[in-house]
Amino acid sequence: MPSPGVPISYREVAVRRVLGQTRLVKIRVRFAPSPTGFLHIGGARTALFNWLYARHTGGTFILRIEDTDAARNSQEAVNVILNGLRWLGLDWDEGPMSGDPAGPSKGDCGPYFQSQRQDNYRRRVEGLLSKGLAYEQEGAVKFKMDRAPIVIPDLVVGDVRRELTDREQVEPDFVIVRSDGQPVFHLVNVVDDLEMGITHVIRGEDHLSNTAKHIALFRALGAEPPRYAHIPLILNIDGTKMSKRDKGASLSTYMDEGYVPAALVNYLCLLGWSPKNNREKMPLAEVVEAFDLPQILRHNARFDLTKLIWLNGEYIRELGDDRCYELSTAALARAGLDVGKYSTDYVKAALETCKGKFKLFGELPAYAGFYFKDEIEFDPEAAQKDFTAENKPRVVKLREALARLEPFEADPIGATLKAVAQELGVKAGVLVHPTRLACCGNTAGPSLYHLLAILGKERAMQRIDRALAQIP
RNA sequence: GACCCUAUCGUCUAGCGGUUAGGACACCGCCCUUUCACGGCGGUUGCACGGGUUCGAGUCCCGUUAGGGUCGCCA
Repeated sequence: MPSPGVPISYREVAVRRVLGQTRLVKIRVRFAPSPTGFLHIGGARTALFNWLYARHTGGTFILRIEDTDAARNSQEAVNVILNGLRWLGLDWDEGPMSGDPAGPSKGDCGPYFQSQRQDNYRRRVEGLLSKGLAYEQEGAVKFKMDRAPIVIPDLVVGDVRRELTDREQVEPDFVIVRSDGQPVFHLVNVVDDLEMGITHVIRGEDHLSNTAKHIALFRALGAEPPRYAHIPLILNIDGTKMSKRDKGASLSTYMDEGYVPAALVNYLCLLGWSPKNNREKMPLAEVVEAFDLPQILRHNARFDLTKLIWLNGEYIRELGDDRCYELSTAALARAGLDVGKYSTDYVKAALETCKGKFKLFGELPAYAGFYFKDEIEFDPEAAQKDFTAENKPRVVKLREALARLEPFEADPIGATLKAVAQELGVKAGVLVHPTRLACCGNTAGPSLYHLLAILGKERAMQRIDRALAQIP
């Protein structure tokens, strides 16, 4: 028994639930992406909801790769999925351990690549054929679909009575094996869910209409369909659907732009689900505890990058020093700033002055880049405003005072600046602005006193002199 | 074209017949302050429309409109 205050694992939380609820069937859910070369943000949320439900119930989260379309499959494409899920922290209990379809996997219901399950599909199709529930036509195999409406009992949407569309009335049966021998999605999806013992199918609402076909297939296979939960889709901020081309549609965008995984996960939790207690930023363990299917919203949600960025800032503020250092230097390196030239102590001290000041690691190069450049550029607009003839003698006076200062540390620097300002009969800001611009190149930045100290007297003087030289 | 889902501030949402319609992001003020950010205080903004049901409707029913999804030898 862990002592109070010591975090317990999700698994423990889940086990406790099960013991408390005496569940007879262990819940099994799956995320079944197709390796297309990128992981859609909506897919990431589907994976998250499945994972949450598994962890909440003490069930099993399965990863299955739907690589039936050999033409656009590759190990790299599978790795995009695996790495994306790992980055999000969504660990799977069963599924592949690498992008290699023939490689090792964990779990007793493998293979977890559809390309490795051809025999299973063939057997099932033969069964349907022999029972007269499917038939051959022009080399393809078609399934005899029910003509009557099918009721889909959905945990999120409620009972949905699905009638045939006009086209389906003309031809209700659909292909389950192509004439080239390849089984199609509806068939493989159902067979795998059946053979892997999936109890709950949690997937995007775009599959709701297709579910009638899946239910019919399950029945034809002599099995009870799983429980369904169709979750609403994620739309662009303008309400249009998110296509592959929309920026922000791919998980890799967030991985590359310096988001904190936990922040994105937190944000995703809040799209289409609500803890209903006005909580926004919440630890994953709390979400796991509260998450359940019936509370999932029924309407689509728009992806609000602004709010994600806010949340990301909240998470950055709480990041440990090491992790912060790691993400910071990675962001600086991406921007082409060579941090390696500087001592670790210097970099750490520099980054310390930026802590809590930005919401995205992508902002860091612009915010703190001046620490890692030999020569900086001055913001032209700010230079116009602050590098004035009137300010020149003031800055000169400050420069002289700072040049004499020893030790060159934040507190005495601040005291010196204030003293000079008082002597000149101006507010501190009058000196701060041009000096900041001279040393950072920007009007915004870390505490001037601290950044001067970190830059060191010599470099600070150089920068001030260079700025002074620009003033007429 | 047919079928299905959906509809509360700009956005994410709370609300499950009686509320001054609450919170968060964003936005606008003020305070704090060496800039920015944070923080604090305050503010603007919403029940798509039309019919019902009811003493009473954001909440229930129907319709309209709008948005999204599906109807493939794609997944």
